[in-house]
Amino acid sequence: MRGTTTLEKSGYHHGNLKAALIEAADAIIRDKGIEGFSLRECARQAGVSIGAPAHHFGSAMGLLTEVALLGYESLGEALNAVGHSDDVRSDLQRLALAYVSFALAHPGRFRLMFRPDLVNRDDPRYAASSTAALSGFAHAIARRDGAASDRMAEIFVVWSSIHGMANLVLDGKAKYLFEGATPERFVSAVLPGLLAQTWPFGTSG
Amino acid sequence: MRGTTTLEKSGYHHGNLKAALIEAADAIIRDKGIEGFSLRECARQAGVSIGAPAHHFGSAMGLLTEVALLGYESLGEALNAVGHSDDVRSDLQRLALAYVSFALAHPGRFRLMFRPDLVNRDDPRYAASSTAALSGFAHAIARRDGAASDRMAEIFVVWSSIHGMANLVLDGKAKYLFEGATPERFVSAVLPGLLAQTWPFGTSG
DNA sequence: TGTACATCAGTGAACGCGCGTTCACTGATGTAC
DNA sequence: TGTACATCAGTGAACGCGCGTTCACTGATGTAC
Repeated sequence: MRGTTTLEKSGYHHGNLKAALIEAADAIIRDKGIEGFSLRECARQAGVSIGAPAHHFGSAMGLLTEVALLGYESLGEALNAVGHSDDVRSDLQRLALAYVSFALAHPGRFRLMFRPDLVNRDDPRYAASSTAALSGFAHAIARRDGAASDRMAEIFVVWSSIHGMANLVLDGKAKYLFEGATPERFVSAVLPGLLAQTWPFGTSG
Repeated sequence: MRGTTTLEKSGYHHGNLKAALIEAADAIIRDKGIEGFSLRECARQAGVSIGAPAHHFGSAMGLLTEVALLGYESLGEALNAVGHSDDVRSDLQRLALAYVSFALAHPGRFRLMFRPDLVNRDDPRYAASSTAALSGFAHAIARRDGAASDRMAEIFVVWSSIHGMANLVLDGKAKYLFEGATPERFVSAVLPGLLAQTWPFGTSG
């Protein structure tokens, strides 16, 4: 009864351990990176014994898979929140800003989402949630005037440019180009102007 | 005297252990990924005792730093080999192809180059070699007609789109868009046409 | 309302593993004279 | 050309660490009657 949230344990039985462990894993990879993740550390943060997680996830990969699904869902929400207007180019720019903002705000989730070696790819929810997350983005590209005949190629190149920006900033490579740009400053001060100036490219020529 | 190459040890003293350990580490991260790397495994592959690497590199990070430097040097060579013509757009497309080809041919090196947490960033050679590797690429962008007023922004966005393509293919995300495209098929059959069609964007508009 | 019992959820100790690093050592090499 | 000695390079055993997973157990919960 005392204390924080649903994470509180009420005695011998936790009551909500599965959700608490997912939340702990999410926090760990946010704060210490994927390298800092371990089942034991999750158990410690949730305040349970080291054997408890196995009852809910079977293995470490099972828990990481849940975090990756959480990541795709939250990215999908962030992209859906952008909505769309009559100006497709503006819509795409706002989608790009949302995508990069998500990556820099949730670096652990974002990196895990692109580490298929760490999750259970046979889980049918995995392909489903990653596809769903990017569907609004793909639709925005499809709505563009003058779309290339090879729509897949255009989706890929536009997605790549957004994805590359996120990765270069996350991995500290943008600082060579934008002096002293922290992730926060990059998203708030550098990226909007950059997108308005140069992005996305036209394919009609 | 018998056997392979310079890696052969001639008795108690190896003769060329430092180079042999770098080569072993490079092979390990190529075959098993960065997760498969350990000092002990490198020592095993080089045929020396587990304590030997410490004499040459001090720590695991020291050895990984050498591999990252090797990676930047080889990427720089691949990009310099492209050369340049009168057609800047064509030059950029060939640079992009070389960049992605490098990433898919040397996935271990490429990933390590963008994992600054694993290397000694205080080593002055690190910033120098990564900057040098991309200088030819930056020059090609600078030579473009109609370059944007903010040259840094343009370098960043063009680089991002190449870098994003490489990462999406490496991480298995391109298969959603290009059915059955292995890395080899992607580079040989998909990417050249894709670049000619849609890349890079113009900034004059 | 109460009791017996099945099921569930978490415990805690133990297992074996591979790891980075240390260190006294020893074999090989090179140099001074 | 030969000898003494310093330096270098690699050995191998040991250290302590954190990890994933297993398993017999026990405390709590829920259900049937």
